[in-house]
Amino acid sequence: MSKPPTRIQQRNRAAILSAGLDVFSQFGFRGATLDLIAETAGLSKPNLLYYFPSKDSIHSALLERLLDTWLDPLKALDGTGDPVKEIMGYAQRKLAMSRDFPRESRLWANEILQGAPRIESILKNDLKVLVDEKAKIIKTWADEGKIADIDPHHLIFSIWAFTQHYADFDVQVRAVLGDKAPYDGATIFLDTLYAKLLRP
Amino acid sequence: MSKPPTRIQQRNRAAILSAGLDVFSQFGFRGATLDLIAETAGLSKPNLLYYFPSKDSIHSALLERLLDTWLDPLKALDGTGDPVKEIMGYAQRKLAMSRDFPRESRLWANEILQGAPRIESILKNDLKVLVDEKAKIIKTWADEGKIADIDPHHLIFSIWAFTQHYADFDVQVRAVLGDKAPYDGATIFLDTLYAKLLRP
DNA sequence: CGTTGTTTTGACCACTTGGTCAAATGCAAG
DNA sequence: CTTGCATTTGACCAAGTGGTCAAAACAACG
Repeated sequence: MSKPPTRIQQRNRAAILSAGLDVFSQFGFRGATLDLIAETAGLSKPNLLYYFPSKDSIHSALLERLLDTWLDPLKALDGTGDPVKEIMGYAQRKLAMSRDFPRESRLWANEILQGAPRIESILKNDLKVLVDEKAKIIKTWADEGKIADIDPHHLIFSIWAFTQHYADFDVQVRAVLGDKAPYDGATIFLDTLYAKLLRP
Repeated sequence: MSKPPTRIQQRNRAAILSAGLDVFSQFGFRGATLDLIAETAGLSKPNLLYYFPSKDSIHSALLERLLDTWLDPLKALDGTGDPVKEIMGYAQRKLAMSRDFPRESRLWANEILQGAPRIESILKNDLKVLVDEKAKIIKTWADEGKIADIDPHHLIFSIWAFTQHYADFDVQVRAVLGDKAPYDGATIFLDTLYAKLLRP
């Protein structure tokens, strides 16, 4: 039986994961260093390694924790609900996630950009199965004439692409927009875009 | 007067830039190593440093070369042309660039993801000016009722996001699609998406 | 207080990293 | 062939890297 974590353990583990998220999401796995993570977490390097046995283990812990959060919005897409409402709801939920969890979005982006060596199997299994399942639902809606006749996979890609863009390319978006806040305009645009696209 | 480059110089410089593109686009600046670039280019490390004085200089050369290529499609958007045709043409050109130059797209993505420390000024000047200029054209078209009334900046973001997604998230796209080729479906989808969006 | 387990650290290690340099090699023109 | 320049390389270096370890500091509890 493993003992319950002490308050110190909880605090330090959380600090390390948050620091790891900062660093990995900015520099990718290879560009991240334990020294930088330790410094960001406010710990010495050996102390950090007291809580996580290796660089990999921090990264894995982050990816694992991310996975549920990341696939949840799509899982919630309900085949028995109103088609347009369901898809628009999904898109808006994803946009909200970019706004509220930009570091997580960038962690994911870095992983994929670098060829996803650590999550390839998850992509080809869990993710593919989930997407195929939801794509099937969307296809049914299209066949029944409840939404426009569009390719469900590319519809999902377009939602991912547009929503994650605001987190992953944050610097660029803000450089172009200047002072204007990105997410208000993005929300409205997203609504218009998919309302028009989905109308049969 | 600097002498013209010999054939060997041309060949080796090109090999280094191509190798650098491979490595930087996959691992980002910090994750890339001179050893790996040298090996990819088929040169020894000191030999590589004979042609480029530092890691930074390779990276800079790549970014500089990329910039023109990258902004060209948007520059070509013509205010005197047919609004829908111009915008759809731009989107299709960008998609083609993702297909034909995925490494360049990922180099850019990595740079932005990592906070764009090396091109911040370019984003805030060249890019912003160019985007603002084209956004103004699009706004005029919208005001004249030639296209739907949408936010031009977010329209441009959506084009960037969707088209670059296929290069930057290539692994994920292929994992989900399985055997199916991404770009055929993407082209059709892109067409439908913006045809519907732009219709006033 | 002392004892016991947890947490923290300084010193250290082997390996990698960006980069240097003098010497060796290749090669073209006289 | 030889002179002179372009090219290539092996050996090397200081700094940074992921990771170890024994000992010290701390905390909890009787």
